[in-house]
Amino acid sequence: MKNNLEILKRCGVRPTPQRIAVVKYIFESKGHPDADTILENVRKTCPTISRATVYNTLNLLVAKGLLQTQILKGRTVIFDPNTQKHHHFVDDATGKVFDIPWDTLKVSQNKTLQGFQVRDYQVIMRGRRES
Amino acid sequence: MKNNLEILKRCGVRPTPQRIAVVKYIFESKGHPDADTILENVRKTCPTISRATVYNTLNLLVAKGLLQTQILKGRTVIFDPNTQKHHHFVDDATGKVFDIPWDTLKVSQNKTLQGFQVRDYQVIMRGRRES
DNA sequence: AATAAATATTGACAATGTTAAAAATAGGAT
DNA sequence: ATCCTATTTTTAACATTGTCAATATTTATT
Repeated sequence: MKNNLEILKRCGVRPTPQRIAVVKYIFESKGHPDADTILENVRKTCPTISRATVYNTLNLLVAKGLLQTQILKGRTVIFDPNTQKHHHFVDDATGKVFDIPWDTLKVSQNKTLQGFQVRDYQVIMRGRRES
Repeated sequence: MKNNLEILKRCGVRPTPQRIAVVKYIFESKGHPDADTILENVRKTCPTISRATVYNTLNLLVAKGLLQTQILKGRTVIFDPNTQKHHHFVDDATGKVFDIPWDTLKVSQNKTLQGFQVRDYQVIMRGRRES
């Protein structure tokens, strides 16, 4: 496990206790938490942290490229510490999000997409998670 | 252009003026409007319609399978009158959403997806719309 | 017309996120 | 160490998007 403090320093963000706590939770939970889940959990170790600070920190981390955002369940933003290319699977029953490795799927073009310059893409799958 | 009134009758929904106005806007605009855009535009011909009625109608149409919802730009739900399988392209600059015909792309599996029973999937592309 | 059922409206509420202003904190110069 | 400044955090208000319950209205049935 890499030092969370280092992560912040390396991208030129002052490593305040609040920020360290947020980073620690996100990078150690390895899930796809939304802002409220992050707030709740970070408050266990840093009880005074405010809603606004959590949002500020998350948006900062996104701007620095340490997190990606996704909207996959309902209308709430989730924060994804996996910044490598990957696809997603959303469980119908629970809404839980799973990362699908990039090389699991291959997307090929049958017909040319005239007039569209694709910068990025992903496959979003939905269904039942078994077992 | 199919009769909007018929659309409602055929799926057993009483065709009130409000519902007709909503259906008319969505199926004739052929875009991917969000609820507020729909509300604004429907009010041009049906000025008394309320926010709640628009939402009620939209949710009803979704339940009847006449519309699909997508969340592709920001956190707002858009309503898509195209209920056939298709992919989406989102323009980075404008946020405008384009339908991509299903057979334009082919998604194949390199590795088996153990433990995931896929009910549905789509490719979401982002980039620049040219010309 | 009288009644019952379905629908529309209003206004309050909830969830998620942003913002501005004040308070707290840290870093640097002296 | 102390003061000054810039950054960060907090608080509280606000914005957006959507839902809900109560009331009013319209429609259908008799």
